[in-house]
Amino acid sequence: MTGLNIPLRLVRRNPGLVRAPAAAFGPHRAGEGIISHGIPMTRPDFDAYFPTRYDFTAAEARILERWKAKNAFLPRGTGKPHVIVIPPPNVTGRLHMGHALNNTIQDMLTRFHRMDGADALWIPGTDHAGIATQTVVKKMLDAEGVDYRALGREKFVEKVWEWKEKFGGEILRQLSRIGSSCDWSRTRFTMDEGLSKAVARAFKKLYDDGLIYRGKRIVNWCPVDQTALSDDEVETKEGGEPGSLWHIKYLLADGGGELVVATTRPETLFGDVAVAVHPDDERYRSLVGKHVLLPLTDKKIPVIADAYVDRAFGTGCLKITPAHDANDFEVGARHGFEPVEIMLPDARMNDRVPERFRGLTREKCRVIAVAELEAAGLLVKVEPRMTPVGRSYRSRAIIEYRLSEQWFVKMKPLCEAVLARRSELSFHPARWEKVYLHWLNNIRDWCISRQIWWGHRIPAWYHVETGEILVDETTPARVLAEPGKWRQDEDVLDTWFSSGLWPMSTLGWPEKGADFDRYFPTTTLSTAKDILFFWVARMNMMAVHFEGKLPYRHVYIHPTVMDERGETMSKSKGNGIDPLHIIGGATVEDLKNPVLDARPSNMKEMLARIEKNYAEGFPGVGADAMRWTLIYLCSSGQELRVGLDNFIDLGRRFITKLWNAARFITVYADGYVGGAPPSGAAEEEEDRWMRSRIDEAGAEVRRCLAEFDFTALGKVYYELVWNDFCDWYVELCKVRLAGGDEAKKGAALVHLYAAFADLLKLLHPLIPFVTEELWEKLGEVAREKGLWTHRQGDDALLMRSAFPAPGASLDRALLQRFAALQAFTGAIRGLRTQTKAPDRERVDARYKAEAAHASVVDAMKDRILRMAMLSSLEPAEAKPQGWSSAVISGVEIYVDLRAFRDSAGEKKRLEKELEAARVELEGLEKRLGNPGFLAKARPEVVEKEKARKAELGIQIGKWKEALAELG
RNA sequence: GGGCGCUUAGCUCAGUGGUAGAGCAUUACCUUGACAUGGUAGGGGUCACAGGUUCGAAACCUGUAGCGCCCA
Repeated sequence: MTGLNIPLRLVRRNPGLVRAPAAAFGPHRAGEGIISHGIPMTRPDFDAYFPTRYDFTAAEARILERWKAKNAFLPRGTGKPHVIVIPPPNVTGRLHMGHALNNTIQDMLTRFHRMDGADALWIPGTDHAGIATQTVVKKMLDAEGVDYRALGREKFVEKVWEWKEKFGGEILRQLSRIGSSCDWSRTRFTMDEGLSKAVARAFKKLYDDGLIYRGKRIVNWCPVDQTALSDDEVETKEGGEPGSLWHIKYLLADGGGELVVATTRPETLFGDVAVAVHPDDERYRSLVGKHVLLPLTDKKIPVIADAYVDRAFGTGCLKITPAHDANDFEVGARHGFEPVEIMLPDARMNDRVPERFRGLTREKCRVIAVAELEAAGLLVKVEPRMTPVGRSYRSRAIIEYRLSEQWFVKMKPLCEAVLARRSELSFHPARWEKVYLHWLNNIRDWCISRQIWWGHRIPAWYHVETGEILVDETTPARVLAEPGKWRQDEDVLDTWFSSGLWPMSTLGWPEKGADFDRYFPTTTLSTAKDILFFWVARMNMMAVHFEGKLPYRHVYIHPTVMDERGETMSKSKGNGIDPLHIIGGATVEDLKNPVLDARPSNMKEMLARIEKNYAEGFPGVGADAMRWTLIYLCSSGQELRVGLDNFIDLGRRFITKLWNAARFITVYADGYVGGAPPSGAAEEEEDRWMRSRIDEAGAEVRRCLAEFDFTALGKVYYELVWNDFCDWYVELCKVRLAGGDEAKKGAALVHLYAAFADLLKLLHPLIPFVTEELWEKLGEVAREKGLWTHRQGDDALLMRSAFPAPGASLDRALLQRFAALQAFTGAIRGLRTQTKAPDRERVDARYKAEAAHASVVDAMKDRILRMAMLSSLEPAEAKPQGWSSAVISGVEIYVDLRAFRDSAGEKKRLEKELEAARVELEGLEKRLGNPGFLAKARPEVVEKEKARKAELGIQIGKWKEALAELG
């Protein structure tokens, strides 16, 4: 119905009603455009000045410039510090949806606290990402025909720096484009001089404290990148990957039979040092101590007993390959075997295997070994089986287990120190603390050396003759004195080692200084769950060890962004959504390319879907709409599902609605000719109500941001803007705007502007661009007309103006009165729709209520008349014959819809309602008849139920009457 | 195997003890109207299942099933 959108006789687009020449409307309007029906407009081309859609493309670039020109992102230096250090994105990285979400959150928090008077600092930067960056540059050199090894370490590192200078800042530029209000002057990089110093200091100190050691261990080895990886950098697919279990005969050396060994890795048999059985295994007890012939070789190896063996696995006989399996390494060590390494760093076979296998890849070696075993009659059977397979999270290559000399951090003491401070850290959502604690309590030492060139070189020197080790922050004097006698460790540190120092090093640690004193520890860390261990826990350890405090008070873990079908977005699936496409738009080719690159199994289907839904490409919705969508969908669950459509349906729609609300005010302000209203312009009840709602919502926004409750935040904003401001306040204001009284009109505009300005402030942290744009744009007309009274004293930039303080305008009684108005109006609208009364038809209404309620209705009468499209609303003693009725919290409403009634339809509806009411009443009676309920339930609950019962009773009576009338 | 979660309307998800909500989708009606990217009103749910605690359970406890993530 049009009850909410009453014609205001303001014509814009109807070609039949052309604008009259300006001269026709009197001399004071000379040169100005006029719109028909006597509403003059100051701007002759209003539609061009304020189109119905927001052009974010031009606005976002312009606003970004304005913010930067005014240094609006710098901390103000006074007030309570609010500090966030960005989780440094990989310097080779491109913005993905996870970044977009996480940085929207950080920006929102930063912008809110900045507006609220805090000394808000958000430090940006990037991570040197050792393996990833080295790979990128290696590939680039490959393409140029340059072998990086031939180039040598020094030259290669130079090349990486060149690459970084040229391309490395891309992701930060992308972050800037989504509105991130980082203090860009403090941008840091983990390989910067200061941050490198921090790494050296930390290494030296941990070494001196006995928390870093060097040892020969089995490590996870990536044969592609040829480096060790920490346990966390190895990923195993749930349920394993398709593989086989080979059952192989190992003949007893004395010719007295055989053992059958089951293995998933037959190619490693050349590294076997023994066959193990369980000591209690009756089947094999007699064989322990005997020797078997290692197949395909001329070696003999012993049969040993070890409780590690799982009797139920395979045949219960386990080949022991200490150099290529961490568990076998332990078993081998227990029995005093020397490990036999059989592979080169790239996982090809070395010269400890029979000649014909040397130089083969492990995969090829497996094929040939199996074939030879079969030919020799030693292969009993092959069982297909899901096998646990570790893969490098960087290269995706299958991990090899390799025995090598590596540096480790002793984790236990560091964990304990962090655990002792668990009460000083809050996780949001809180359940992540359990995950974090579980990990801290089950941790193993951290392998920190990496056999690559790009990174912080380990500050350790070895004496070439004595093997003595020196560790220092810079090259030690003894090394300088005798450079020929010493060589520095070739390895670099795990990138996470420097990331672990990030909140400290970005603020000047170890030198410290003013920034460190003022801003450390920081306030909040917002990050993804997959780096809770990699990064968060390690930052905590470093800060506690070096500074005796945790590096932040709050850790917020955001949900993982998934595609619309609930799958993680990844390059290899081709299902990622590029934030820049969302912001700026994409052609259909842009959308298809990631799928074509990935070539997933459902490629055809995905391409067809894109063709079908986005034949014209994706339109692009701007940064604000993207931010809005992500936060609106951001639940406390661990997933956030989003598809392209959401950005249009949720984000763009909301931004457009807000834009048009501003346009509405501007349309009337532009046509306003009453001159500046006096200060304290007459306030109507709806003005006070709107202020009250803004106040209430503002407090909610504060709560949501303080508690990281983004689910609720989206709803708070949505209801305030859409339901309260647009659906009710704007509609109620139309009475004054459409009337001929310029004073009332001026007053309404002043209050509309004031309310809208507060909306903009409340919304700014989430949708900074459009709010800043509207702040500016609204001011233009408002200032011309002298209607911008509320803005005095505010900063010229919205982003630097003050966030509304809560409490001043909250009037709960008024909010209740309005709720009654809304319920009353809703009841009448419902009756109208049910009887199919035409929307434009005004009808008569009566009501019956106790004095208290009646006075509310009376006070709201004009508003109800308007919002429910009534021609009259008066008290009555009883329902006039034939009228429709409804009951709302003790008030009976009668509406004259006789002209529109559809008796059959109404009868059906009433019967249905009656039945539902009977069921509810039955439940209520049962409850109220229960002595336990009356005795134990809280009194207000009992009262509520009694009231409901009474109301329901009346309602049922009314419906019965109505039914009787219908016959 | 261990840990952490999830299961609520067609879809995506809110909902911390008082009897079921939002957005989208859907149905009907409504364009001189700030916005049809709009408005109004409907329809739609045994809250996975089974026990228990309680006057009262979607919510708390126990178990079962299914799904997801992390660790080994």
